[in-house]
Amino acid sequence: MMLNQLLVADDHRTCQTLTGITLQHMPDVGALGRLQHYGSSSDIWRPEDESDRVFFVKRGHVTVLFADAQGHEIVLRQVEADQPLGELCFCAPEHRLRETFARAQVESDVVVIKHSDFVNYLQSNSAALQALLFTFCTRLGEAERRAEILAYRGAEERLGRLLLQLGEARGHPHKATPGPVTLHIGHEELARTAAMSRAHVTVTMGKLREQGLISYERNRPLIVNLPQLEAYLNKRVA
Amino acid sequence: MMLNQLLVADDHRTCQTLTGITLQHMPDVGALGRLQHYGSSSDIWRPEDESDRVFFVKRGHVTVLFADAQGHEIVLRQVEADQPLGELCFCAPEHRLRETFARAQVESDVVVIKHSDFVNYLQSNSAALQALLFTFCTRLGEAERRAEILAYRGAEERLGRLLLQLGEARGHPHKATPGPVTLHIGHEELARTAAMSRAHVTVTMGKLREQGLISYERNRPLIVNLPQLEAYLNKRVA
DNA sequence: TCTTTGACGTTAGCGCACGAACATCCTTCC
DNA sequence: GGAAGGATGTTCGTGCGCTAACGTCAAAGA
Repeated sequence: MMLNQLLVADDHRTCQTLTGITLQHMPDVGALGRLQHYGSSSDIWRPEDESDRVFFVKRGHVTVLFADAQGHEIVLRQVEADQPLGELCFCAPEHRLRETFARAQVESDVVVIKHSDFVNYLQSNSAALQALLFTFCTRLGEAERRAEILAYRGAEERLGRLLLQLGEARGHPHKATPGPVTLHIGHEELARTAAMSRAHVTVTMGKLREQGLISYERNRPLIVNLPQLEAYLNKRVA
Repeated sequence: MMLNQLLVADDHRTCQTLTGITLQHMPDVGALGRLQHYGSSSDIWRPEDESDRVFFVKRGHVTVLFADAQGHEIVLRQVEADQPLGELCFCAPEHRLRETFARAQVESDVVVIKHSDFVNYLQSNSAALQALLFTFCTRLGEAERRAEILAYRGAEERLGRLLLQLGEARGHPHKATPGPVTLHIGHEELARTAAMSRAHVTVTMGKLREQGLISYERNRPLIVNLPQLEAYLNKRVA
């Protein structure tokens, strides 16, 4: 398939191929890489590991996080099944270290591929190469948006805009009801993602809930009303 | 040139080609894109513009920034001469808006290329394609590090680690003296990059200067002693 | 030389987010 | 059914960073 067919979107038939790289772009396990099992809360890589390999989550859920000097953990990204992981090894595969943690949130199966093997595969598969480029572009956009969110100083702003981003990226829309989406995330993890204390997350979430912008209960999924929340956050300007 | 020759670094002869995409990868202006002049402090794009084109800085210096709801500006990235700009258009070129500002810091000449033209060029130039991939990878790493920095709550930590990143990325090393590097940046811009107030930046910089970790004076370049600063920041853990 | 401009320095008061500690409620496992 | 663990709720004191305002100093232009 030609590159411009994949990347230029004015051809409607190819819209569906405008997607990031997934396990579907890869050959069967065994032909390239090996399958590795990780128990819940086990580390796939640690800060001092070399970034000389790339991963694909076959089953489960992985979190990429950073531990600051005080030991507080900051969630950088969530990686779901079929998604790639550790793609930063393309920057300088020689002697670059990870500097971050990748941790299996639940029991997970992960395909591990050596960087050089992956590069050889990309050489012969231009569709995979373009999909990888798209993945990088998407993740760069998400990372810059994370930076924007963390730049907000107020709790309502920071947490509210984080909920907006999470809702747009990972929220499950309700059937035939545009607006509210469902998220499976607890206050503890929101705190690690927004760089706030868990207690303050609970207080701030309570305020947003009182205003009807979100709804949640103990051990129940979180429902975010995206349009209302966005309008509320933009209204606070005046 | 073959893809694995460029991306695999165990061949020392190709180390120099392990670089991001620059103007040198592109054909002459006129064959692809057009040259546009921007005065100091003029905008190359605004939040409501479509992201349907990619840019290269030919001369000058461009800042990508984000304006929060209160009008405070947050610097996302600095783009120097020869570097690309606006590469996020690869995510969804159709109807995505920029959401950010790109502003010429000084008088700048910028090559403007339509996204579809750029894609066509990449199709016939695999070296440029790989270089673009490398650029994305590098910028993703930088963006995640920006997020880490903004997640720090204390002023000394946030500003100190920002200085470390800036020094490693853009600092000019001193001849035959490893350690100190020179940066050309003022307190005002540091404040916009670290999401702090200018006054607080001045106070915090004063403390770092008293400790001998950095040195600067009015209208003089900033000198950061990278190893000492890093040791200081990591020592504060205990 | 005088003024203007921009960059750095300083202070006071205030609001907010954090840490710590404890309370409440639900779920799961024994 | 009881116990243990996890998740959410609540409060208080403290520290820190923001806003605002003003001061100081050097370079550039008239």
